[in-house]
Amino acid sequence: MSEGAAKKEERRKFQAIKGTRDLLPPETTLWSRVEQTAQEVFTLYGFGEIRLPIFEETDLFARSIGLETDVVSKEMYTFEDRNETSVSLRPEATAAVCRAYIENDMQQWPQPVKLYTIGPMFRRERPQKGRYRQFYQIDAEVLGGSDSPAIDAELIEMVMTLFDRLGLEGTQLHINSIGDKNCRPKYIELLRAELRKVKDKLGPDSQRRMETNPLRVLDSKLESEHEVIEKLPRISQHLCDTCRENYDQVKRQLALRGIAYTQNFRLVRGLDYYSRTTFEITAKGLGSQNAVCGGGRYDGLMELLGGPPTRATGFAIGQDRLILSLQEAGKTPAPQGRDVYIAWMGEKAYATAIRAAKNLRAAGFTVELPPVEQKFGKALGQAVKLRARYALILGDNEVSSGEWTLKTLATGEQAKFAEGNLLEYLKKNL
RNA sequence: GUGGGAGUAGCUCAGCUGGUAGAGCGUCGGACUGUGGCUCCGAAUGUCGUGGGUUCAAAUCCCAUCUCCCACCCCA
Repeated sequence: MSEGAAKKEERRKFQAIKGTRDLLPPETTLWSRVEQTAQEVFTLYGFGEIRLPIFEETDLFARSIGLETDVVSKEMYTFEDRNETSVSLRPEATAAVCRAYIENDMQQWPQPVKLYTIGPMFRRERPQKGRYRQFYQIDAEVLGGSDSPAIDAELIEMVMTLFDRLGLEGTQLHINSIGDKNCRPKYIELLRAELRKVKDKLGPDSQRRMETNPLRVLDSKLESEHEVIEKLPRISQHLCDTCRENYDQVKRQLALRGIAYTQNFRLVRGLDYYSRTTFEITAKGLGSQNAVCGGGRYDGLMELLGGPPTRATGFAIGQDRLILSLQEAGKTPAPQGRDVYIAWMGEKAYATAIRAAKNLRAAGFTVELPPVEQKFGKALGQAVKLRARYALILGDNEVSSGEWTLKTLATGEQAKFAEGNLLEYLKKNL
């Protein structure tokens, strides 16, 4: 390397990996608010938090999500650990939740076990609006117990309640049933057969999917294919009796809860483990990736992972998209202000200022204490820039008289307080 | 993985058909060492995304490459 090149290398600016980003204040206060609200709402429904590893054995994901899916075949961050086992950054949470259920013998707990988890997931896709390589999901799962449609419906009620509390606008619930291992394979063959008949009317993507994953053809975004797709047989006409009964019950349960939904025969989940009820919630302001929540039932998964036969259903909220939608609707929080800015002058006053800051903070007020002495005018200017409500003025006059000056920045009014009375006043007025 | 658009100061951008950089906002300092959002003055920050080519001369033209944005695929 030449000297010039070395110098350049040295000065190289690091930047976040493609598809990852820094979340900064004040945006992060919105993230916290979303997470806190989720915790509150989920707690009301009896869910407990589970914290999971961010990476797992690759095989766990391969088996649960499906070897042939895009997620597993080309989107995982997979690497070899030093002991030569293949591990992967989690592309979703459900598989790990199931692993934890089995590993911790949760079938011994009162059933069903209701868990939620919040955290980053990783998929190596091309980033676009509402899609990142490190993205965040709020995930909830109901494991064990019965496969009562009431459970699916209550789960949906819970997520709708959360969105409602957050003020998410333009939400739309789409539901579908994709059958189970009895009726779905038969339907897929029927669908494939019908697709072959209209093959020449389909684009290259759909022609490929026709063989690999015929259900996905239904979800095609091409206008030109919609007419053909409308005429294809729908799975709702081909569900087995138990699945149809189940689906009807889910709809009835939603109606009982006053939850509006639209049936969407195009809604087919991409992950192998889903069966019967699937749902998706879309929201405003999201560009082409407009699903803010997706979920469904996956009764067979636990057994597939070596656990006892266990009913299960769950959903994942795309937190990035949820927040994007809130921001598009103008729900961006204001930058954090301060209750009190302490404008102090002189060494003697500084000791008093430190004491004042400590006591004010102990009482729960946000306080800015400038670390170095500033000209008085500048201090007040800083107070305004930091959006402080009050300036506490501490100079020689205040220290010698024991009467502190409190200035209300918005009005310019000032008043004197003895040290003890100041807290009283602020408690009443903040 | 495929396609389209864009990269000039911290931010938003100007820079005509080549003559090696500017504005506004913001930041910091001063006017103004006990009274703030105004005003005025001043300063700092750019290898014009990066590398190469054409040219006496490139932010400007050509090629490559990287990054970001949007869309496809797929998914939250």
